[in-house]
Amino acid sequence: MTQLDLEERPANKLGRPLDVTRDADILDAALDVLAEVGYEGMTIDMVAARAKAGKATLYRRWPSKTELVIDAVACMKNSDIDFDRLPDTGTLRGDFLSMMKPPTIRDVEHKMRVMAGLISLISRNPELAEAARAAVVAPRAEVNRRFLQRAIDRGEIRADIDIPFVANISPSMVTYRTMMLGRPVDRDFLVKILDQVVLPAVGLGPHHKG
Amino acid sequence: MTQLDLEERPANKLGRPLDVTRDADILDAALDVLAEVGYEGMTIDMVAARAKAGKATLYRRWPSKTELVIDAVACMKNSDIDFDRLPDTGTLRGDFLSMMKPPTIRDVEHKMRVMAGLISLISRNPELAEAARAAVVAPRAEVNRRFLQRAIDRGEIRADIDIPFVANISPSMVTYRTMMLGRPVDRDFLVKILDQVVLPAVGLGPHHKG
DNA sequence: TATATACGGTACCGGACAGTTCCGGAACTT
DNA sequence: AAGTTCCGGAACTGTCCGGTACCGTATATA
Repeated sequence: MTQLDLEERPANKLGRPLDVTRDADILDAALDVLAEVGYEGMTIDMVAARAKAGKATLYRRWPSKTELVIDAVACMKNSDIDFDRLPDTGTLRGDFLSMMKPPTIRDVEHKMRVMAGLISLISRNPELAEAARAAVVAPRAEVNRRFLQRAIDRGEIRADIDIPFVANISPSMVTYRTMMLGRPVDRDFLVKILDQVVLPAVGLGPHHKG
Repeated sequence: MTQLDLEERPANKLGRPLDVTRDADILDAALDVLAEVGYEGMTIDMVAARAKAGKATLYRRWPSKTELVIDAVACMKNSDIDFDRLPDTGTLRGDFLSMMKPPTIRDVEHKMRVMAGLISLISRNPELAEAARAAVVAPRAEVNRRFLQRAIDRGEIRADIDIPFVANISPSMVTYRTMMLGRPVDRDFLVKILDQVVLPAVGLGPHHKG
């Protein structure tokens, strides 16, 4: 049950056609509610009201609350990062720093809030867990992996670095700070992770900052 | 509403007294259910059934589901660590390794499962959030802080290390691996965090393993 | 115009569950 | 023995909410 299904819907000639523009409104409303009250606190009526839609309009598109949420989470995947045009500053530190602009940080914070609303489900609904991982976790780790691979290719760091492992350091600390400590993630914190944890882990001490 | 209240309860002379031994059974049952199905999935009937108790027995002790859960979470605080008898191996690495015995790892896994069942509430119920933090997060970070302070005192690592920051590295990565990636935490992973992340972050490279 | 389906909105249904009440029996005080 | 409060268990109540049905209206085809 993805957006593909909406396009695959047979174009019945008769009657008023589905207003495709409502889909995005509903999905956005679902994400908002999800971020505010979590999956269990979210009701279909809340989503419908926020999207100024009728419940029937929602159920005409998604068969259940769960499917709606899976779709909503999946659709926030590519809001921010363009993998084909990642900045290339020439140093690992510069690459990482380029991903710490305010809009990116805001995007991270929003996704973290949605994620917090889903966590209790993740261990109990594998399909939703996968959608959430693909949308929130995977893209950031993927960016980190590419930066690390480039650093290896140019000889900046050792080639035997465990890329997936190191790529998860920063997401781990950001997630923990947000969900467990309930403290905000600002640029200073991200830079601190970079300089005091990630770079030392790949053998670039404080003096290699370049 | 803590266990103190149970002791403070006026010892009415009349009638059958409260069977204090039921409290622990009920709290343990609550933690089990919490770890299995999460807060929203947990019902009072489940807890009562697991503890072989009647619902009335639960409501005679706690005024609501939320209070019961807060108490249950708070009561798992001191299950494992004795802060007055922390091992002292003489090296930072040895100290950390001493906390990676199988029983300790199992304790961590159990607490993580409970925590996962609570996460969606943490941003919405500050009292519960604090109980959860005090029971799950704080003890481990506190151990790490003491080990780091000792390492500073004996001159093993630099004195300007940000102890609270570094103490959160390992909890962060363990939490992330459990909740986001849904993968198990074994000793190898913990050692990897220690050798490839924490020790480099305090200036002890792979060759200082001692 | 006639037909068909979507729209926002509302009313309703049925199940799940927090919390209450009562039962017959047990444990304690006086 | 009488009175009181506990016990496990079960029945009950009130509410919430996912999901369905239907309304009058809007927008499409033929």
